[in-house]
Amino acid sequence: MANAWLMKSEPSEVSIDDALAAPRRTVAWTGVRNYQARNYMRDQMRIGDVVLFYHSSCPEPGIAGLAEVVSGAYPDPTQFDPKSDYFDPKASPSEPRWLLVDVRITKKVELIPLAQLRTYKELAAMPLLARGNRLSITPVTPAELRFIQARLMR
DNA sequence: GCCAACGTTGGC
DNA sequence: GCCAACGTTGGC
Repeated sequence: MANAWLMKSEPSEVSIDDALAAPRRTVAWTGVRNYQARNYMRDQMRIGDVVLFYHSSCPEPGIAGLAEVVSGAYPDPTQFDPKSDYFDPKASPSEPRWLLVDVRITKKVELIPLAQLRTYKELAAMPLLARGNRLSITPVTPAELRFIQARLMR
């Protein structure tokens, strides 16, 4: 049974249209610099898991599409690049600190705004909606995924 | 631009 | 190991 995840991306960095335009509609999910989010990718994500692609830190935050995990976790190359915003001087190729997975877009949808997500009691337990949540990767329960796919996506 | 909430850092 | 200070996230 595949798990499901909500993954935040700032559209000014990688929007769903950027991901759709990428080769094989696949992007490497660079830039995660939070241990809990890293551990989800390392320990719990599997190829085939469903991803809700979420736009954050933008004029219209919300779910922009569906995607799937298409690789296992592997070192995020940006941690080794001194010119990258995501450079981590404490990481080295022999001792990488940060991981990523490859994500392939399966479907772009009409944006489901954050404000709309907040209106459904079925989704009230989503970590995304919790006060003060900042985690960029959060689990989605099967019931939440079904609700979103059946009621909100077209 | 503001600011609440949170994670990380580093002095002790 | 504690915890205050600091930096970041992200909605508004």
